[in-house]
Amino acid sequence: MMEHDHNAILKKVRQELPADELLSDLSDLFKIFGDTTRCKILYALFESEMCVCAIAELLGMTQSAISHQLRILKDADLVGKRREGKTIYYFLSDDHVRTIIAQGFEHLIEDYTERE
Amino acid sequence: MMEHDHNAILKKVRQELPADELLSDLSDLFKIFGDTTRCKILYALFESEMCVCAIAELLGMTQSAISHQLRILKDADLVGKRREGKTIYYFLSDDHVRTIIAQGFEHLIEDYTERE
DNA sequence: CTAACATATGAACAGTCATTCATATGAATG
DNA sequence: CATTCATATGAATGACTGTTCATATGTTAG
Repeated sequence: MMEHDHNAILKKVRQELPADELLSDLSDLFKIFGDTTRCKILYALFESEMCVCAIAELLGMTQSAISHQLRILKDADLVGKRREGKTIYYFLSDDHVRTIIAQGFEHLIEDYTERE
Repeated sequence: MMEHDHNAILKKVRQELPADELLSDLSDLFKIFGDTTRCKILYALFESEMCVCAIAELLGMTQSAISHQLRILKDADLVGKRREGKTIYYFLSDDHVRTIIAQGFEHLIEDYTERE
């Protein structure tokens, strides 16, 4: 294996390839979007901030499961939280989340329409 | 749990929430980006099409490992391939891939600059 | 201070997934 | 047509991850 020559291409690509750490952070970010529950939560928060138990009811899932996922989203700074008495409201932290998901959707939709 | 009232919000969000299947497809798409190896491959293909063994050498990984990942990327229509004799060249299938990754990077970079 | 509610968290389990190893396919060359 | 090179693939394995269960933390009301 690897007997024919492609050193020219390798050299060029190596120059442009971002650092390992950055690419690792990037895939970590996408990893977060790569779960249905988390996508649903994020999408729900598009519309309005929500407390944990409302999200749980919306998705038909345990409060615990939602809490665990919210923690992941919070650690990644994708959502923020705000306390109001006993309840804690979560919200999208910035608009990049919207753009990233919107872009993903655009890709999907193009796929769907191409199939027809 | 779930004793206080948030029916109004739930009703509103339920209307706007995309179908389960679509959200599932969306997270499946992001799942593909959520792996360092695949991110690296995609990023490498930004620059130029590449054959399997060149990618393997670039990333310092087994040809087999790369082949497996390329299959996943191909199944998701994120890359295409082209045969030229014994070697097979892979390339990005469309520009959405670029945009999605670029958007992810933008989010990361904003995070980095905010920290200073 | 105690009871009730809202959320968080740790441990455990089950399912998923990326890599490796061995091997198979497929193309070109002599 | 046998050998070599380029790639593909199936099975196995180890690591990771999402959910559940039990329980802890923190807040408000009485």
